[in-house]
Amino acid sequence: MFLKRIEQTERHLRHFIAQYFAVELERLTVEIPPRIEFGDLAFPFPFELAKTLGRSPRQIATELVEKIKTPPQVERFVAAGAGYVNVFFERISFFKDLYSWLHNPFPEPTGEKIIVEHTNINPNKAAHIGHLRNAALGDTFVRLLRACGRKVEVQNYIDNTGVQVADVVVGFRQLHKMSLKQIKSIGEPFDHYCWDLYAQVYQWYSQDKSRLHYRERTLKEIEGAQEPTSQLAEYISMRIVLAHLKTMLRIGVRYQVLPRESEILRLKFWEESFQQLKEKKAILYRDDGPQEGCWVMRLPGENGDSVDEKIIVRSNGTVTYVGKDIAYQLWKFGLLGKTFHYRPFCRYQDGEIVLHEDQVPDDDTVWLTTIQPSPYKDPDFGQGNSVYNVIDVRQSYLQRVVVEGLRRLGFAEQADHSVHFAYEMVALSPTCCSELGIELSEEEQKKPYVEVSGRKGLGVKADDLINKLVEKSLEEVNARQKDLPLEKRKEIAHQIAIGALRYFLLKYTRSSVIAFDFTEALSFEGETGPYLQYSVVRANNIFRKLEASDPQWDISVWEDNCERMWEEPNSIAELMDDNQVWSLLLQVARLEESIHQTARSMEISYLAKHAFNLAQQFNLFYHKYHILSERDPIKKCFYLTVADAARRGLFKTLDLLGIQVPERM
RNA sequence: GCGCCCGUAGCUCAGCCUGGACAGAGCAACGGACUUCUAAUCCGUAGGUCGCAGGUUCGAAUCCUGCCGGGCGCGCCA
Repeated sequence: MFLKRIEQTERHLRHFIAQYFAVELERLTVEIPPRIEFGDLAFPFPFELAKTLGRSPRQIATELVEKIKTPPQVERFVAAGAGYVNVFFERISFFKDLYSWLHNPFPEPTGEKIIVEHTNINPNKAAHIGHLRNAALGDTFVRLLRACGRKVEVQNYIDNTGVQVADVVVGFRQLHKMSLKQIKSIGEPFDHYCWDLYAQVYQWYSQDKSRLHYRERTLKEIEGAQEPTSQLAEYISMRIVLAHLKTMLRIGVRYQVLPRESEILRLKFWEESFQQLKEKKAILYRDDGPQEGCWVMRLPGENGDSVDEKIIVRSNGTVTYVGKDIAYQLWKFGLLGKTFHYRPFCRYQDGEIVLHEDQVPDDDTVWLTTIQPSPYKDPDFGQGNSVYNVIDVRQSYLQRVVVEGLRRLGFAEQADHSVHFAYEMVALSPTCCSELGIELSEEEQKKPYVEVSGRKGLGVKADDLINKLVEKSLEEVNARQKDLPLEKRKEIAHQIAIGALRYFLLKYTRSSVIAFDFTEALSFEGETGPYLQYSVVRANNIFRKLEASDPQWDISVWEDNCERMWEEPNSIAELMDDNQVWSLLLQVARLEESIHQTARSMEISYLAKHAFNLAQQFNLFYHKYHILSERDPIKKCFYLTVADAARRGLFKTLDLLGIQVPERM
């Protein structure tokens, strides 16, 4: 409703400019004036016209404002500043439209399928804060696309045959001398156990490089599906995958399908795409030179002149990671001519994850790729129209190679629809390192932050951070909500913890490195998730207490009054003149634009900022107007409706960010 | 060496894509507001050569060039 108004107004102005000044403008820049008194929209086009018309911007603006007719949605145009044309909307019809817009759900998903791949954690150790950022960004992006009416498929790629898994297998066998049976008896959290083990193995390798032959052999056995190594690797990796899914569910992140490296290998996806790459001459065989015996892809350098040669197949015949990624990307678009079979792996049930037993698969099922058909009908995963890969910015070069591969195969359209959703890493601040008891080398101490390293066991585990947050918020809840039963308080504490975490992970722009700091992540005041949640809780409290404060008033009385209010707009005309109320309503209305802008730019922080601004506006309103003690029924009804609009807008925004609203705070 | 990103208040960051009205938040500091729809809140004070230097423009934090400082990436590792 807001976007439509902007569009209508812009078209109206453009039309007039064309007729009156005889200048055709492609489109007009629209801005938000710095102060509410200046108007609701600002158009700076008179500055542009000044040169063509040879007159001052102010003159142009003044004359236009005098001559132009106001369309129904506009109350008035004014000439402002040094030459802006500003718009004041017709407030009452705006409010009414906004209010009914807020009651409509987002459109049902239709159209072409979008694939979003995120999380992609190596299944050999516990998830850390960097993985949380990936999942939170990916998941929020998915929610956003769905709100825009797009059909989305969420994939979480599992590299279960890589060296990282092999290393943990080596650890269990060579370091801990454990059998599969013994490993199975290890209690939870298993992924945390492997976190330490992985770091130990790495340490163990570095003490004696010859030990690396264990890795080589194990890796080959896993890739070749050789028992018993393969079985051991399968057990370890899938148990860790399940742990990851549990961790991610804690922050409200869900997946639909887990494509695995092992199936890509065994179903010979790479061989298929290798054929295609050779046929289309996308890759070249090197007869001599330093890359003798390799298949390489020639890539134009950034500026066209220098040429990169990326090795796709090594001289020993093995394929690189990028090669396999090209095959996987082809599959996502349905271009491979091959596909997986699937079986139900687990399902989301009552806020938990349970392994799939005999339930009938449904929307809550997470599917796993298999070689053989399962008793269940294969879902039609893949075949997307566009693909978003949520991967940190350090993989930009490799992502570029993958896309270039598609292009060389003649799939220009799909290459254009392959989007790298890049974001910066989460690193550890120096303070954080000392809090974790990590000793830094002299070189590291000089740096502004330290990179997380799974190999060194250097990092903050996702579960540990979540636990800390839950613990802290439970303390806060206990202090405020003594009368609630413990179960309820725990539920609220969990919601607050996740609200704090998700907002913390989403409020930074993608290009900003998060130097992780416990103090900041654990903060519940100021620009944080709990601040947003608290704003909605306050609004909800008004409605919860409505009846108690005045026996003459309850929800239905308000609703009746509300209908009458819309029928007699004059009754609230004066109240609508209040700029404080108006700017709150405008901010609510901007949600539509924020969603668009956020989806277009893939900049989730933009939506986070919107939510914060809205909450701030609401808190201002909350302090200024005491609704329940309001004696005038018209005013009371009006302010209730404003508060209702604000909480609905905020609720929608928080839902998109994956932040729940607790019952009490 | 080449490529990408960053440099804005004591700290953490928005704003830059799409140039425009006195450069904004949060935290920290200081002062104030709880018999009130819960103070996880609100109000106020203080704090800025927007890394530096040029250029383009009526107008530059924003666009262009150069420089300085920091990060990341460029493996027959994944």
